[in-house]
Amino acid sequence: MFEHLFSKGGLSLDRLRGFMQMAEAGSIARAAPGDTNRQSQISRQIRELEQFFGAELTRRKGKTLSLSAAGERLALLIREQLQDLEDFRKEQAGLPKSFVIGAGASVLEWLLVPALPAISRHLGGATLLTEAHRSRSLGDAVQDGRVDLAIIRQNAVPAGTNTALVMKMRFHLCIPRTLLKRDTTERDAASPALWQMLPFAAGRDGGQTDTAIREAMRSAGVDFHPRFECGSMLQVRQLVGLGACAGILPTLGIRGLDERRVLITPFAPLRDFGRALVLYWNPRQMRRRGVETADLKRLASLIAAQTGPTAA
Amino acid sequence: MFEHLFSKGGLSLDRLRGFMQMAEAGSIARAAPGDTNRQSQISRQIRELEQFFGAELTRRKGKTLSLSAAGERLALLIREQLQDLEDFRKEQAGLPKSFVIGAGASVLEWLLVPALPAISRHLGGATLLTEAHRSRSLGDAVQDGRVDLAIIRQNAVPAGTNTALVMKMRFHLCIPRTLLKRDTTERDAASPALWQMLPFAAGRDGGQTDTAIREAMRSAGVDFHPRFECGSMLQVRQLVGLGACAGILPTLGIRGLDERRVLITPFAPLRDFGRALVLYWNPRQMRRRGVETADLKRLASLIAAQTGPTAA
DNA sequence: CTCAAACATGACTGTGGAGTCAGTAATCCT
DNA sequence: AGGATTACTGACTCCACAGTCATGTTTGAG
Repeated sequence: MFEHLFSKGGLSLDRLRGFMQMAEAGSIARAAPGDTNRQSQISRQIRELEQFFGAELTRRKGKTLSLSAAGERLALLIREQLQDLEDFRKEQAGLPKSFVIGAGASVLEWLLVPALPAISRHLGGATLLTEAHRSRSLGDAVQDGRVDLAIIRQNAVPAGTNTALVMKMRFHLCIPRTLLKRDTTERDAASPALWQMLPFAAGRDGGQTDTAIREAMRSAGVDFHPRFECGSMLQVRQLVGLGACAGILPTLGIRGLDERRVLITPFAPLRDFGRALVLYWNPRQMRRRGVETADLKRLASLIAAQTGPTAA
Repeated sequence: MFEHLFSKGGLSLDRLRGFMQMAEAGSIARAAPGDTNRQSQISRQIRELEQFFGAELTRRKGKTLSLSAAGERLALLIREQLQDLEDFRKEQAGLPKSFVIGAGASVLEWLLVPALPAISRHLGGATLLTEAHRSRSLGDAVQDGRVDLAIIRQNAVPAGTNTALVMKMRFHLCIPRTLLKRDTTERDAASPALWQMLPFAAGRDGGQTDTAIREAMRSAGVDFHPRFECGSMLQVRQLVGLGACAGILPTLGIRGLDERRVLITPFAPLRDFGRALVLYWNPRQMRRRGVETADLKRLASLIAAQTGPTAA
């Protein structure tokens, strides 16, 4: 059995790994930045694999390589196989498995990080690696197993059974009271005219949330020029907390803000933008790695539960 | 990622294969009969893997080796991985996948072989390898993926969703009319006293069916001494067909017998021994190899359908 | 057109590990 | 006790392949 895999040379774990690294990095150069030796080696390993299988695994697409359909399948396969071997190794060495958990930057910091200890406990003391990604690429990463779990907007993943609701998110207008007249009410704060006058902090990451906020402001008739344009919502939250400016924050981001010092009201223009965050996973992957669907459902509610007690 | 698998030596496809071969053969010597070089090599490869993983994969059990729990898991893993690589290779080479189909010797010849062309067509032109096994070991072989599909007595496999009924089997007493008086009726033929007088052919394989027949004869008060003791039911069937002697044949075995020349009646003592044959598969394995449950259900009815037209 | 980036290729070296052989140790059978 | 079977070990040889370096080819950007 399997004589054909061994009768002729050209197949080896090293080569498979080389190909996988290229597949994940998207190009040879990015698979081994700054190491031209390794690059030339990977180039050769890919060629040897292609000879072995008698099939094109890559295609030149412009200056870099891209994977053929067969290449995609093989890369997926290799990742699974190495993953399984690594899990076996860790188990035998008495080490915990490790899982890669991804989320957007702010969800990562506000929701995921506080929940990490509980998650690890729930996964049998697993080692956890966090990764910040955009929703789109996060979905892909879960699809092909580069990321094990993701907390992601529900509408960014295909509908299916491999998700579990974590929480619903809405957006809130947060204005430090020092920026307002003494007796401003919530009703007053809902006025675009007021918003026009206030110094704002906003994100500058070009993400879907950021874009939506700017769009909402424009459609509310506000010529929106934030005083601070921050790389992440975390910094926005910080500036609001300092009383330096107003900001639009998601539900997660308002925890820990002192309601006596900051006026917090629902941000009407984005009322319908409020979205569900779900835990998203790859069913094949999870089954292979010994995590049941029930575990994941429980994990989701466990993460949701973490939103309560933990300080921001 | 996966640095630990490559940073230290000791892991290679060759070694994994060596270990797997030993695992499947049950001992090093049987993994490479007559090739002491290969034997010594496998012995070393196993040791190197054990060093790599820092764990016992085997235990000496008497004169031979047996697998530890970890070893069992690893062997399973390796088989899956090599299988996947082999499937990928074949796909790329434009070759059909190959499936291993097992059954008892007589089921194999009478039911499976005639159905092979249809099975292959239904599996997308797959190459098929047949293997004759005892029920017990057949179940194990399916469990750990050495055999892809099996046709096997229902009561020999754990109840579950991974089976599909093929047919019910009963036993028939078959007596060439040349051995009977002119006007013998079916009722007459049901008499143990008659059986005692007839020359019989029976199996000698010690299988469950063979044993049951002999037991049934004894409990019917017949001192059963078959004139011919054959290695397989196929030979029994042949002798009956020649008119040389009587025999007890399963439903499958009476096809093609000429009712004008052979008296065929249900064999009463084994009325309750009649058993269902099911198609049995390993769900993980089939899913991985791209065969859906629905395909398998259809395959089962397709095999059942084959019992009709084909000549024995 | 030039330059740099990304990949490919040819020509080497060194080494890990497959392959071979001979001998030893443990266990079973009779 | 003696022989047969099975596994382990040491001491090699030889080669495939990882690793290195220099150079060639294609492609996109300025």
